[in-house]
Amino acid sequence: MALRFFNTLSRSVEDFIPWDPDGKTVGMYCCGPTVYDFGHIGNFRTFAFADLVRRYLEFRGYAVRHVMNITDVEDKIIRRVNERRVSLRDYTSQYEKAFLEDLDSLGCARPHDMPRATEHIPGIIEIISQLMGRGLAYASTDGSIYFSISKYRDAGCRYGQLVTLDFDSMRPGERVKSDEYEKESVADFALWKSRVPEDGAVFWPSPWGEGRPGWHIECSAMSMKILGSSFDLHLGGEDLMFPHHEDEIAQSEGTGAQPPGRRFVKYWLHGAHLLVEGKKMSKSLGNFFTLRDLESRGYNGREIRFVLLSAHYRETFNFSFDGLQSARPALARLDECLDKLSELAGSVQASPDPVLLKDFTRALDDDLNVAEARGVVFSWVRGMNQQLADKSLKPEGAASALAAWREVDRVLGIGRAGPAADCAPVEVAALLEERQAARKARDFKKADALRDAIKAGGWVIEDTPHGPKLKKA
RNA sequence: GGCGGGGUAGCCAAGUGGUAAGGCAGGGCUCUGCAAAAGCCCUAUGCGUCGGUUCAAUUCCGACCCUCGCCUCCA
Repeated sequence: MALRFFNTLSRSVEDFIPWDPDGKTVGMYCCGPTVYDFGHIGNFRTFAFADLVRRYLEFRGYAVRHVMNITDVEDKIIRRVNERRVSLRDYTSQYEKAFLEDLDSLGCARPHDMPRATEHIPGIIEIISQLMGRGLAYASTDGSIYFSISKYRDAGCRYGQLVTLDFDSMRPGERVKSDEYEKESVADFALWKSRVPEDGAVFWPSPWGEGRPGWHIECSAMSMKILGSSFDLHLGGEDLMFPHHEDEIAQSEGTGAQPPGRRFVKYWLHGAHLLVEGKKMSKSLGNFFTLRDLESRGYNGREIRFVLLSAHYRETFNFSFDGLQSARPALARLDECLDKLSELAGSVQASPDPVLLKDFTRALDDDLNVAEARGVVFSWVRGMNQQLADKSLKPEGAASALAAWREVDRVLGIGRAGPAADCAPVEVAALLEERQAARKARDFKKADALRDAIKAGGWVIEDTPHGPKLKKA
């Protein structure tokens, strides 16, 4: 079966066939963070989703170029820079750094390119010039440049590829910003915003005067610069479908840079939002969490990743503390099984068990059904445990299972990162030996007291047929 | 008002025109000096409500209820 993705352009699941004639290389762009603050758990659902797409494509043998932009100039950033009287770069770099740490903590592979908007101003200006040259953009009286949707449509292009739009029935309402009053039509959007006093030191020269880029243009400039004018995959949160991605298409295809018969992007994938305890995350509801908030509550990145990858990406996912709690025992069960398999396999090598890989691939080929894939993994764990329990598994079988697991975990990234469990300190190990001696002497009172002492020190004794093991409590 | 998702066990979440994956929680058991840990087993006659189509619907159709989101800040 072929790999299939739901493409927002067609609103249907399609076979994935990259542009590359050899079908090997894939260009993938995901809208990244605006670094005005720490990323929240909803942002990271999208980035974990992008990470899953990238890893799965690699698992399927594609050479992926994964690009994620860093938006480091934008209204909120400018406001805060001026409030705090720091430079733009000083302000954004701290959150950019935090973002990268958070990605690492979640076990997300770093994108191959993470371009910053402020470092692509020339490319942005170039695109705007092209659009001006083709008559698709116009200057307003204050020097801002807008994209004209009506001109774009007059040129035979389609605006409204990702969403069904009916401008007449839309409610422009309160959200129209004051700096967009100069537009010819409400649907038009800013490519270049002319400098205003509130911008402080944040502005760049351009053929149309000093100013800064509009919201959408950076993604067009950076994606086309790195991946070419036409590439395979573009990802983002569902809220970006309109207007952000729609405008990105208009700008990018408006340049006419794409080869004949090719669109700007072949497959658009959108990740659904998450709710927290059934509600939209908001500061006023007190259910707004950054990754760091959760970590300070004692949950680790691995557990959070596990939770973020528990539902299909196109379904709204209800993030709850109940769910987060359940990650730890579930992962412990997985670790336990893998430890036992490792122990049995010893140094034996074997080729990966094809059954696990086949079931796993079938699940993810189907528009990344990660919930199904996890079901496959845990069913496999049960099967392995049964064979371990009735001693029917041979070292070769264990080695084969582990080899398959390693393949699977290249995609899921939920396996324990470090080697086996932490090593207990010598004092604790000494107490354990003492306890063993007491047990041998059938002095159970002393043995139990030692067990309690060890437990107080943060370690749990697990008596097995091969002797006691120490685990961190 | 327009558009689009959802409603599956205590919680989270897959899935299917032929009778419900998986995880957590809960119960039982095995192991054990006793425990713990671990493992195994069990746990929805039911998939929002009401109609319809069908030999058969949770799955298709219609209506309704509830809920979430988008409609130019938003992952």
